[in-house]
Amino acid sequence: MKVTRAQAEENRRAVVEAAGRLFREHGVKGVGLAELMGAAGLTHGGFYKQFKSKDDLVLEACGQALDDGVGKWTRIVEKAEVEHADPLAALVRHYLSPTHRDRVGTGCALAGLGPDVVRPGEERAGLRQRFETSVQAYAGLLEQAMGADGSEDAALATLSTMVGALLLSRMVEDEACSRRILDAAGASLLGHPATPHEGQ
Amino acid sequence: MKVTRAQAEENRRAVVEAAGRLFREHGVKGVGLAELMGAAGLTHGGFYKQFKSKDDLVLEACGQALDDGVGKWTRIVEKAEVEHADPLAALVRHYLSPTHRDRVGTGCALAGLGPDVVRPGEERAGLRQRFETSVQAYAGLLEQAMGADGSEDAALATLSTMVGALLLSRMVEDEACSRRILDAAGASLLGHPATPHEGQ
DNA sequence: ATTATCTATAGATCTATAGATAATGC
DNA sequence: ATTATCTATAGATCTATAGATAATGC
Repeated sequence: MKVTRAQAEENRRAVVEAAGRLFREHGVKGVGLAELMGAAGLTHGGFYKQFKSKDDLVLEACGQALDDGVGKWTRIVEKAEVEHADPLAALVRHYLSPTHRDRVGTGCALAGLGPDVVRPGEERAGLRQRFETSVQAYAGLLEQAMGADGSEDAALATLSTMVGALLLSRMVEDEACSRRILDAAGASLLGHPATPHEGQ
Repeated sequence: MKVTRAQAEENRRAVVEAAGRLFREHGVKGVGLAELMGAAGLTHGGFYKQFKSKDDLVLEACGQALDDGVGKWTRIVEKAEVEHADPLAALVRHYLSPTHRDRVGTGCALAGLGPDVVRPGEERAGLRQRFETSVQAYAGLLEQAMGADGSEDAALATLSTMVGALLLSRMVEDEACSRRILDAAGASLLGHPATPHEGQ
């Protein structure tokens, strides 16, 4: 029943990844350890060889999901800069797309995990600090993407609009209404192009 | 052990109110029926005389909390109009205040319940429809508050910024950072006054 | 007589632990 | 010999139901 050390590491990684996805989809309290381990192809008994507690896994899964998001944004900005396209527009169009809205499990961790995981009053050691670091990283990338128009405050306001629009678009029943929220937020951030692209 | 019909109605109301508060504070899965009934001064056994299921109570508590929020906004706009003040500024200052940020239990239901309660894929009958109605009510009030500058799209974008900023401000550890998010969003919505008030 | 609420409990589920097992890695 | 994973289970908790009780409302 033992497995090579490399395989054990890969198993652990798979659990963290499954947790990041399932926690976003069903909420932390909405997934049990057995389902979590099962999603990584294991049984629940091995859990505590890898993690101190469920909360420990929550912290790790959030960290990974947040880093993935910042990494994605970094690549989008870099690609736009190389192509002499507008990086802000690239970020906003990606973030406010119906695809991103529908893929909660792999989508933005600020929207998909933040509200569920850092509740005022309930202290999960280090979590709020972890989110703060990533909020600043996201805002930093936005500021960079804004170029000459950028400032930390403008970036924080833009990030707020993006996160809020994504969450609201997920709350409503009607697809047209949902789309309208995404488009309205996008238009307000980019000047007005609901169309393909354009320089800033 | 029976109680007057008026008292029974009041008890039911108290349960819905406690649910609205506790669900926002700890998440729907974070509160059990016993705790819920206890917060209304009852024992858990009586629950199913009043509600079909926990999900039934979730729907009712969300509806009540959403209506409370729309009611609050309505009063704020009316008061500002009577006083010839800027209603948009009044809404934004109330919503993006540290007080509102800290009072999750009685604060905006879009931010406090939405992300937890309407998860894509998980269908709780009628809930998403209920949120959609309230999103439109909130946006309608914003549009009205914007006066000549108003449009449905502008209102939806503004609502996105407000909800996103509130949620982000609750995610970070540092008070100064949290305050900065609220202020940056407020400034971007109101022109620039981080100071007392001013016409639009 | 009706019924809102109470106590008690069934049945499911969840986190965490214990001990067995078998393949790795020294 | 070590250890990653497995099966099994303890103990807590949660939703929902059953039956008793006592005050209301006809």
